[in-house]
Amino acid sequence: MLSYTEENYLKAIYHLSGSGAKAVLTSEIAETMNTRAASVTDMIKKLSAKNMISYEKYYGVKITRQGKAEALMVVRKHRLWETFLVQKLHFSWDEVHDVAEQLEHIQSALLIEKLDEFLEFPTVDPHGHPIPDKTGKFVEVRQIPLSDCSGKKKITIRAVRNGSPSFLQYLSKNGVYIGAIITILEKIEFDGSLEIMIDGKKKVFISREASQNLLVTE
Amino acid sequence: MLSYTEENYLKAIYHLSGSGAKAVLTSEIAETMNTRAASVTDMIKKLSAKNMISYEKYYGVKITRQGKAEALMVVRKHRLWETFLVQKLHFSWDEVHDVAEQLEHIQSALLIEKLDEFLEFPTVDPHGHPIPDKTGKFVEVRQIPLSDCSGKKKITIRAVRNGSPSFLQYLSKNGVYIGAIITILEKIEFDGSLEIMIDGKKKVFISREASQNLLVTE
DNA sequence: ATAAAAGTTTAGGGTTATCTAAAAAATTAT
DNA sequence: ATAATTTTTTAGATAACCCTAAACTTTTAT
Ligand SMILES: [Mn+2]
Ligand SMILES: [Mn+2]
Ligand SMILES: [Mn+2]
Ligand SMILES: [Mn+2]
Repeated sequence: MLSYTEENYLKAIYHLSGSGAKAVLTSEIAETMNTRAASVTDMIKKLSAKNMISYEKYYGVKITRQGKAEALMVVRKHRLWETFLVQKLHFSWDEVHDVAEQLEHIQSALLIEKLDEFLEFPTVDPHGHPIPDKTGKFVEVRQIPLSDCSGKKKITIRAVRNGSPSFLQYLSKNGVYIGAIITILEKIEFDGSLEIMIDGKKKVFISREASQNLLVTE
Repeated sequence: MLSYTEENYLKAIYHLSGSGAKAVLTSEIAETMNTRAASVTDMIKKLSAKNMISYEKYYGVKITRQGKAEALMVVRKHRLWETFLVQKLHFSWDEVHDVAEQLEHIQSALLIEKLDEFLEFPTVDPHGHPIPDKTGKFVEVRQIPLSDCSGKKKITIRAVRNGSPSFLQYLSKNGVYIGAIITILEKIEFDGSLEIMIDGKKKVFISREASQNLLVTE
């Protein structure tokens, strides 16, 4: 069984590796975990001893099949709890992350299955991120940044890339939400900002940065 | 702020002291916390330094006003979570304790207030124990063990004293639940067991041990 | 190709929470 | 009242996690 801290490291490695695809460097882990490289090296050895990652000195780590499965369960719990907080307790989407960081470590298989059922088996969390099922599978929809779109097609907002509270609040304030259907009215050459129409009734301006952090499907 | 472990010790001291009334001995704490006396002494010093308890060497500890307030918040969280697990996730009352032991340490004032609201401000948990409100107050109903009752009066089951899963399962199996209205049909002289009528329609035998662990109002 | 810079690991500590064994104090028994 | 017993505290270790500083390896620049 993994400790609270081991779970956090493993989840970070999973995300940094792009769902397990590529190797991750010590410095990248230190950066996201807000710790020193020396601490990361210590933890890498522990996770390696538990076969959660494979480690080659000076060349970073790769997550193992087993490690990926464990990481996916932490991600599942995080996203189910975020969904609970928003849908049942009426948190706003910018308030849930820190609480979910704690709740994701509660150890009880029964709890998470019952929570999943209570929420009626949601497939995405409040930020549009997929929720792995109990076997670790989730639907992958090909999403592109809004900044890569053009033309007058209907576009659906699917997820945020950066989930910082300030970005989420900015989106709420401008009426942008997961599931909204928009069209691009104009792309400003000068700064890359977009004028968009939301649900056919609300015109707003979205900065380039914002459009790069919104994932959509056309 | 208190650590996870400090919260557990403080809650144990609160319960052992009879809600803060009497002093608690090192050995009692060691017993309930499943640790050694030496570890308790260490923790006592920490909690004392944080003004949660007052400590006189060799004479045990007393919980302070501040310590009682902190302990009450942990108790509040524990009982709200147990209520959530039973009422919303359909756990049975014998399954909730260990999960609530973890959930009670989640740090988020917003979470607990929203949870309280979601549950519509319950006053007792699934075991009949009172839930302190956000200021730490709770209703104290004078309850007596069923074993102290006699006669044909209507008696209401209010709480369990011992919340062990096996006892709770025994009660469920025999149709005994919090809120049930019973009458004593017969008290067996020989072993102190009781024959009771539940809700005017079900006759069951309850051992002396069980009757001592059921708290009721007449 | 060599030197400088950047990144990683090792060495040596600090903190929290736990333990065992020994010392000290309080309680109980004679 | 003294001795035996029990309880509590202190002393000294260990494990998990994190740190700084120094050593080592890899990468980049000249
Ligand atoms: Mn999150
Ligand atoms: Mn999320
Ligand atoms: Mn409980
Ligand atoms: Mn309870």
